[in-house]
Amino acid sequence: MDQETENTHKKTVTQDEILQAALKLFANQGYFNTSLTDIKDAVNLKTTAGIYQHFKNKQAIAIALYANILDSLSISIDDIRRRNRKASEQLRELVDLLFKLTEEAPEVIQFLLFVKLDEFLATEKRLLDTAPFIKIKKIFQAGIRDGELRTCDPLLAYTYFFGIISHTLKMILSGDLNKDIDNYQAQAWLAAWNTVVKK
Amino acid sequence: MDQETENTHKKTVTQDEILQAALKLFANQGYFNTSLTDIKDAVNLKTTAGIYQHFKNKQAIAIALYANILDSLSISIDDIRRRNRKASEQLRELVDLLFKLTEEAPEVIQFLLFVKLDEFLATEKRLLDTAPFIKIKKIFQAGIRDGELRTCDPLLAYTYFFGIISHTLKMILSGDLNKDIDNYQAQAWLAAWNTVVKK
DNA sequence: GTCTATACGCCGATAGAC
DNA sequence: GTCTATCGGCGTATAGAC
Repeated sequence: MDQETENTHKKTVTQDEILQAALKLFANQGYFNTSLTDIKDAVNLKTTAGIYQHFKNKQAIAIALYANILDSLSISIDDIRRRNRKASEQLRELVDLLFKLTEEAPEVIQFLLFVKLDEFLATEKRLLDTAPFIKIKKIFQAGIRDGELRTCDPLLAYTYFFGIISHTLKMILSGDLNKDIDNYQAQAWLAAWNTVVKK
Repeated sequence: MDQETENTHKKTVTQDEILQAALKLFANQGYFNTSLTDIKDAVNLKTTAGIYQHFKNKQAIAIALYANILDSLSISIDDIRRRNRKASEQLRELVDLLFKLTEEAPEVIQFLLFVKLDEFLATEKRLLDTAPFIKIKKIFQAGIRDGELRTCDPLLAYTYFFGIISHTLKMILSGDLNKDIDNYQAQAWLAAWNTVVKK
């Protein structure tokens, strides 16, 4: 407690602090409503100049954020696929993960699923072409191949399943659904699963 | 053909021309990526000053656009509810309408469902509290009351049903789904309907 | 109703001292 | 690595002539 007088100043602003602050701001207000001044304030810098020590410009912050979230999600999905064989189990755990993130790190879900990334990350891949989503599509492919899921276009299975899940998450994040989150999770899983399961 | 030399100039720019041009631009590039200069170019004005004849500022354009689209949708839904009794028929026609709009006026669907309106229309109501969506919720309420739909929270029925429909539309608009649109419609309807129907 | 001209603010970004 | 200072530019918006 002596090496750092517990006051308002930071010795050093780290790259990660900037990313975390930017994530919150981008998720809550949008990229274009967030100025570097906002970010600078959030990390207790006096001017925006310090940000440029870590990122070459504003867009680079968003790109790094996007990459980090995708990486982390990709790793989680690898883990899920390693621990589970059946599509039902893998999808179940994926839904668990997404609901857990919605509760514990809503900004991550907001940024990843509901912010219009293409409006400021024109160069980046579309979500469906990123590593984690390619892996998710593979879950559906394998489930259909193995006869666990209905025989249909895997992309349609993905569309229906995640239509329900992501719309539910969106309604939760917006506050439109606000009574019993755990119950929403169980029901949404069931509804989503029923759209793809082979009966 | 003499009263108007068919050239590049307009005698007068109408309010509706501005709205149509703005809709396209907002839907395709986003509100913040669209400057009044872009809009002015799209309607063949020399400067942005002319726009202020019709709208007090940029936000007012978006507000008018939003109101127009909601009005038009609300009227269509009234019509659907008048012509059909059963929830299945009403929802079916609503899905027809949304897919038709996606084909014929993709910018309308893009703007209404997929643009993050709250980022620049902070003052406006949330989508679910607008007239057309209140009416849509009523369809679900009535369907449950009449025993046509599963007994459950009407808002959840809405969430699942429109999760599937809107995600399908989003995948179509993004080009991720691009093979057989009519087939997507039939299948999406079925999948969505099955999430809410009483079996 | 459309134009010229212009004001003004905000924001992203950089140079250079400490 | 953080600061002061500052720049250029773009975008919104207005005043006023035609």
